[in-house]
Amino acid sequence: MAEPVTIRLTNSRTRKKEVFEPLDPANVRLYLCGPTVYDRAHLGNARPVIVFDVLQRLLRHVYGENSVTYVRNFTDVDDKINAEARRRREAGAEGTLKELIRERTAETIRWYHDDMDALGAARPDHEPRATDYIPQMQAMIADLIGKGHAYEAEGHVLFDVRSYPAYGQLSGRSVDDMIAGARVEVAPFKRDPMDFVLWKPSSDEEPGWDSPWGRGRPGWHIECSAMSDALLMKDPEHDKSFDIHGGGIDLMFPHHENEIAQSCCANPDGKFARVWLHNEMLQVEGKKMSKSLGNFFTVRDLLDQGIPGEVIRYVFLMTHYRNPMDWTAEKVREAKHTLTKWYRQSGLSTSTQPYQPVVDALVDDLNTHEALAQCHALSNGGDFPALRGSLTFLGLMGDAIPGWARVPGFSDAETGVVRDILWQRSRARERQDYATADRLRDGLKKAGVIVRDVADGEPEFEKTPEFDVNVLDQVQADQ
RNA sequence: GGUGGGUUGGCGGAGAGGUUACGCACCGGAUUGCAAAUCCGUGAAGACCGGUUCGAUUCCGGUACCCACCUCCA
Repeated sequence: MAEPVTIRLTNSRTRKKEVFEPLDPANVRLYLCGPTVYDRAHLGNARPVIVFDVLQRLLRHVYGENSVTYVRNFTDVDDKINAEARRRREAGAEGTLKELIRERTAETIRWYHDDMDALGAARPDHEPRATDYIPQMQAMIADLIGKGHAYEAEGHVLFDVRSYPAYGQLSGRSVDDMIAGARVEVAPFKRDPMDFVLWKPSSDEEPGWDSPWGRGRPGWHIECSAMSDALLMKDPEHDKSFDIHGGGIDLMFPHHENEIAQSCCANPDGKFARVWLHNEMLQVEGKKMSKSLGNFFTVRDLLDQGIPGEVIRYVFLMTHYRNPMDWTAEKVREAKHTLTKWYRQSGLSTSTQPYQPVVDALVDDLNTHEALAQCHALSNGGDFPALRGSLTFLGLMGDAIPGWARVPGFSDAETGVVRDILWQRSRARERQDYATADRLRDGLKKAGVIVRDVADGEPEFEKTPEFDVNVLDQVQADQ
């Protein structure tokens, strides 16, 4: 039996780094709040996905491949989705609002999968959709009403925050402080300004389900309580608790606070999530990413610009998840440079065994930066099998070196032109006509082709982002 | 107003109360007809003010500045 590994995680609930002890080492259970599916995932959405992907890889490494249950939901009923569908209908899209919603959510889920796959994030074990768990949500709401934690008012069902004394504990706020600082208008039917919606009425054209409180739809928070209950807390032995719940730190309040209130009131004997993991936010060139600043972009935008998913992932891993992360062009350049080097070195091995210090780094509150530093050490030390195994472990490498790092992306015709120019250059060098040789080399450089002479054999060459086939043709024509 | 995070060398970014982080860039050298790549090496830090200590960038307190959240938000 191997030495038991001690994983430490910073638990937002206690604000301390704690030794992680699973409720059941044979089934470690994770829940990550997933996306509301109304549009492409922006770059910030990728952060918790990558953090949890690293976490689940680590847990599977420590507890066994099949000893982890990872759940990440899709929120497919939400006012933003309705608004997006209305916008499309007004723009001339065919179909009813409900049809447009169904199309949009299905399309967005496909995009989300494509984009997160590209970042090397493994699919969770379960990806429940909110609309598949309406009966469970209704049952939980009815239960909360029955226990005196929720009340009905004007077609809505509201959670009564005053009925749950621990409300605000996760985010370190008191109900009174929050009311004092509140800036929003409060619906008149709320008993307390902080009470939040569990169920709300739907118009005829909006998605809605029949319920004891009239036709309506769930509030945002109840889905996570209902789905984590259904998928992670079936086992009565473990007192209605599971191991780790996570998301962006902006979800801590109100979303996670409300989930705790709902779940702990519905299951007073359980602890709901024992460990809460929150990632800090993303910035772009030192500023918040926002549409108004013009620095807003999606994962797909970056992939379309030719930034490989592995490079994006590497940039995320450079920063510890609990620190604000700055996305910069400089980091992209550095990540690409480093990964290209590592991939070339890794090609010499097929190992899948990670270097123990890399594992040790992750064990300490997912210190991904330290893990990368250890990879640098392997690279510099020439331990390529351990490097390859570690890159695989970190999700930076699959079965093969990514195409972008391996093969220059030239078409056959372009390759022919480059080879022709290189042949002319080598002829010039043979006759010691270095002026011509240098002119050809500079011409290739100007066209965006980097040439590397090798000790024996054909020179290697690769494309840069500045590649211009017209300039290349000109260089050839000038001969 | 409330809550949380940050501030380290040119840039990015860690750990550790006393010993080189690391990467990128730069500089010097080797190698190369040139270029690229590679290798060797040097230098450079800890926002500010106090406190604890033999000794703090690392612990404690305060100040300043930046960011986020408190309203849908990863």
